[in-house]
Order: sequence, then C-alpha cells, then structure tokens
Amino acid sequence: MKTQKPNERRNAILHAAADEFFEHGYEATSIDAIIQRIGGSKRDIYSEFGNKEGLFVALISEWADYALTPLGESASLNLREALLEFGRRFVSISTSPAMLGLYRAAVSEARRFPDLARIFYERGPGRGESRLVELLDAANKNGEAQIADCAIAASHFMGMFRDNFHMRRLLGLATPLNSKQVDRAVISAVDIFLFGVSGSPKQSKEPPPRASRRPRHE
Amino acid sequence: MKTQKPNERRNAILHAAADEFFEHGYEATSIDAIIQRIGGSKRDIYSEFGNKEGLFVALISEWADYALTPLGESASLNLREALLEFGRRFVSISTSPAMLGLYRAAVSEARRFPDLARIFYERGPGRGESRLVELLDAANKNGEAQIADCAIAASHFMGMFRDNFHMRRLLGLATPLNSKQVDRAVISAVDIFLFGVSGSPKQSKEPPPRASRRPRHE
DNA sequence: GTCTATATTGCGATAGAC
DNA sequence: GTCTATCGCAATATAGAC
Repeated sequence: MKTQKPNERRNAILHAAADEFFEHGYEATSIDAIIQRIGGSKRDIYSEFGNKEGLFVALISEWADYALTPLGESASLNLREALLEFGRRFVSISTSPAMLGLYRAAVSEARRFPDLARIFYERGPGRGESRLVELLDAANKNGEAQIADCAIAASHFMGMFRDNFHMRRLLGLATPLNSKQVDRAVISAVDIFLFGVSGSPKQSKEPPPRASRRPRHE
Repeated sequence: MKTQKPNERRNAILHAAADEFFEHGYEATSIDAIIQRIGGSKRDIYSEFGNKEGLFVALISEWADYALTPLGESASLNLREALLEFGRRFVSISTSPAMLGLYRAAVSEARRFPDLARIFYERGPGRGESRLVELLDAANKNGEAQIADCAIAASHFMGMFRDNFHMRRLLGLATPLNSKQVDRAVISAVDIFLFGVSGSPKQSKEPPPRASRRPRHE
C-alpha cells in the first residue's frame, strides 16, 4: 500500500481536490486539507501540479478531455451520434457535484481570482465551443447544415445542454438526473438543434432517426 | 426634489439596490448603503418592500415581468415574433450587470441563503419556462410544432439564450453586447429552435421570415 | 501593530521498480 | 546498484484577521 501506480496517486489527488473544492470553494480549500484526505505529503501535489492553480487547471482539463473525445476525428462521419455522445458526457459532467463546485468557485471568486474564471472557461466550455465550430463548419461545407454563424450556433448548442436544469443544480434546487433522464434531455437538444420544433421532416442523406420526438404513450 | 412620485421613489430604490447587490453580493449589501445612494430614510425601503429579501424579490419580479410581456395573450398569434421579442428582452436583462450581480449573489450564497436561490429561480427563469411551456403546448395543438416534451424544449430554448456568452459574462470575461449583436444572437436562437440547422426549409402557415440564416456578404 | 493561517519550498529518508 | 515516487517535517513568506 505504500506505493500506488503513478496515475492512481494522481487521480487520488484529483478526486480529493475536487471534493474539497466542491465543499469549500477555491480559496477556502487548503492543500493540507486535500492531502489529509488521502495521506502522504504536500510535496506530491506540488511536484505533480506545480501549485494550487495547476490542480484546478488539471481538474477542468481532464474532464473536458473526456467530454470532447466524441467530437474527435470521426465525428463528422455521423454528426448526430457524435453530438449525442458529446451531450451525454457534457450534461453528466457539467451537472456533477464536483464540477458544479468548481464552477461555483470560479463564479464566486471571479473578482479576486480572475485567472480562475479564465482558466475554467478556456479549458472547459471554450474548448468545447471551438471544437463544435470546426464540426459545424464541416457540416456546412458538405451540405448537412446551413448555418450563418457557426460560433453563435455552437454557443447556442452548448446552452441547450446547460439548460435551466444546470441553473437549478447550480442554485442547489435540483438533484442529479439519472442516465435515462440525461439521455432524454440530450436527444431532445440534439434533435431541436438539427431539425427544430416546427416539424418539417428534414431531407438529408441518412434517414432521420427521429427517436422520441413524439411522445410514446407507453 | 423633496417629494418624488411614488413610483419614482420605488424605482430609485430598486436601481440603487441593484447597484449595491451587483457590487457586493447579497449578504454584504447593507440597507444603509442602498439608502445612502439616494438619500432619504430606511423606512421607505421597509415600508415598500418589507425587508431586504423583499427588495430582492421585487427586483427579480419586475425584470421578469418585463421580459415576459411578449409571451402574453397574443403571443400564439405570431409565435416567432413573440419568441424574438422575448429573447431580446431576456438576453438584455440576463446579461446586464445588475442581473448578473443578483445571479452571482444567488449562486455564491446558495448554501447560506437557500431562499435567495429559490426566489431567484422561481420568480425569474422558472416563470419564463412555465409561460413558454404553455405557448409550446398551444403550438403543438395547432400543428405549428411537434414537441414530445414541452418542458424540456422550453428549458432548452432558454438555455440557448443564456448561451456560453452568459457564462462568460458571469465569469467576468466579456463585455456587454450592443443591441445589434443581441438581435443577431436572438434571431439565431429562435430560428434554430424553430427550424434546426440541417436546412430543411419549413412549411408552416406564415411565410418563413428567414432573416439572416445565411451570411449576408455586406 | 500582532497573530494566525496557509501557500509554497527545502531537505533527508524510504520503498519499490528497473 | 540507480531512479523515481512517496513521505514527513520544518522553514519561509505572505495575506488577512484582529
């Protein structure tokens, strides 16, 4: 038990840090408190992440990496599926207690720690938006979409995932969704984004998989 | 200058309160500080609003009233126009310094003052969502839309208005939009919501006013 | 001003991988 | 053996509380 695999140690630190940031925000979280959760020495944190801010950066970045993988290379092959999987990950992460804690910390302390806010946005939602813009540009080019301003559209798209539910979570007014509810919300968002609500069946290449646009009376 | 019209006094208080809440958050704002901005006696605040929380309620409620008027009676007559006007008001208000301050206060102090968070949501976005659900239900009934779950769709719709831009504003990373930019974003959101991005021109009753879906090379 | 908390660093030692 | 991760502790510096 003395020596963990390097990645386990790193992950243990990240988890403990996430919990602490969630509990107490950024400033009020001490390196000592983090290390006490998992034992060992503060040195580990500093040698792995440089400083407290580096820990914050790493947390945001790792989660964003995970959410963004579905938007990788092959995403343009099946746009809808890529958007769905991205959505599932994005919704799960952005409404998780840990991420809400980090966001709350960034918002609350945006004045005193402008860097924190910037890091949060740029490493997280900012990267998501950029990647989406690339995808939408490609979709425009091959005729899958007609979008005047892909940057605005990408931002809207992410906004749909964030939703009033994210706000309620952030305000402490809602409990987490189960995976079925996440799925339902994500499908709705993606299909609204692609097809709108005004009901003209789209005529693109692949046969429209209009799952759950109409209520299923089950 | 001694006696203002009652509504002017009320509005002066609301403006001063908004400024103070924006500057210092909720808890750190004192009634004294508010009254010092406009002169007069604290009694005016307590007789008009009851207490500090009443002031907060009034602020949120008045702004929400304003944003919601386009979604009133006649909204179902021209759905797109109603959504556009609602959007313009919603975006302007939700990204205004004062409202961001109140939201930041609600988020930051959600733990200590859960009532504040609840008030914010229920008097603001919650009412918007409810009213939208009614509208969308109506649109479903008269064939203008085919929406499986209007509550989810309404939430998505508001999410589009909120957008990554609202997040950047909240994090202190962006300056306000001018009215032309607001318009552009709102039109994009409404048209994505109604028609989607995958380019099937819709075929509903009124001739589709597809303003600015394609870039104008000006 | 003092005092406290805590971010950050230095240093020496240990345990396991190689 | 070396090398690296881990550990424990003490020291410094600094910002805020009081």
